[in-house]
Amino acid sequence: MNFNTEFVNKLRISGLRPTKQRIKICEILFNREKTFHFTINDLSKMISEKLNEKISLATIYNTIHAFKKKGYLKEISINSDKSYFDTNTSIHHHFYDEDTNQLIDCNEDDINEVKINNNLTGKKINSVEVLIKVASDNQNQN
Amino acid sequence: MNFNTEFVNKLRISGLRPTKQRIKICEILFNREKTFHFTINDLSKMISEKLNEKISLATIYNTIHAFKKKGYLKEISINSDKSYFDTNTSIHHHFYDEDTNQLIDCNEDDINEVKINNNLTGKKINSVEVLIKVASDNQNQN
DNA sequence: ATACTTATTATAATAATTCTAAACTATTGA
DNA sequence: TCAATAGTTTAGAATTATTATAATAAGTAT
Ligand SMILES: [Mn+2]
Ligand SMILES: [Mn+2]
Ligand SMILES: [Zn+2]
Ligand SMILES: [Zn+2]
Repeated sequence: MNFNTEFVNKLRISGLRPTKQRIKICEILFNREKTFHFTINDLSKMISEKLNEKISLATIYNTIHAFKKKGYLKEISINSDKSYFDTNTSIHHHFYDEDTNQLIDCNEDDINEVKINNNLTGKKINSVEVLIKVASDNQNQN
Repeated sequence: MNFNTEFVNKLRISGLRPTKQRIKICEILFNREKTFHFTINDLSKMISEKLNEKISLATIYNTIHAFKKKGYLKEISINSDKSYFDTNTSIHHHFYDEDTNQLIDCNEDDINEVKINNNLTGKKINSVEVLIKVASDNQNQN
């Protein structure tokens, strides 16, 4: 058998049925060395490039949200256009290049530890995320 | 005359024609003591409550984006659902209450200064924003 | 196998946002 | 003064992003 059994097992363990749609999406997202960022549209294109039979957009949304709920993906909101998803699920911060619309992980030591001195009472902190928006030096504010 | 002349002047100075739609939106957004956060939908509701004649949603978008471009508003992306706008245009960080979907400004001393040690070469930092997601203590992860 | 239950898919519907043609406003030059 | 014209703004129409739900498929029990 091929290495798909790995994904089949992971899906089963997570309580998700290992459908062919989900296995295909696993292969595209997780069968690689480095983590990466993508939009639903990016993923949709990757799927149609690598696959003859199509997966519906709604199924892609369903699958990505299921994976997010299980903790295999993080969602990152940068602007109102669309959501970015991240296969790096560790707590980390981001640079966002406003020229190229590229999202780039911060390294461990690119940024000081962010300390919250005073929290809202009765509330628990779920995440602390820093977003650094950058652009090329020549100013083009129109 | 009424205090509308203040907004008329500000609009003129900004190179924006003081239309009745824009003046109305100015009154709702800026004629108050404290800054606040709102969505386009929130604003749309406020307008239809306070006004007999309606302003088209597209015009609300146009106006808000024009004000943002002029620096009178900031846009904040929290989730993929919708954009939040902020009449507090200073650099500041946010708490986001995931139970109530409320966005709350951090105080000056709620959070340590965020220092960027290492930036992308050839790029200028436009903003550094921290988002702290909070929720009630009793865990309800479904 | 077959019936039954529950999860999943994907079409259809909705919500958020943007496009663009028509309406309006300001400027120019007789 | 007041067309003609150029530029701006509005808002209905179109598009894009996302979600709801009816149909389908997968798992479970008999
Ligand atoms: Mn925007
Ligand atoms: Mn979402
Ligand atoms: Zn990342
Ligand atoms: Zn704020």
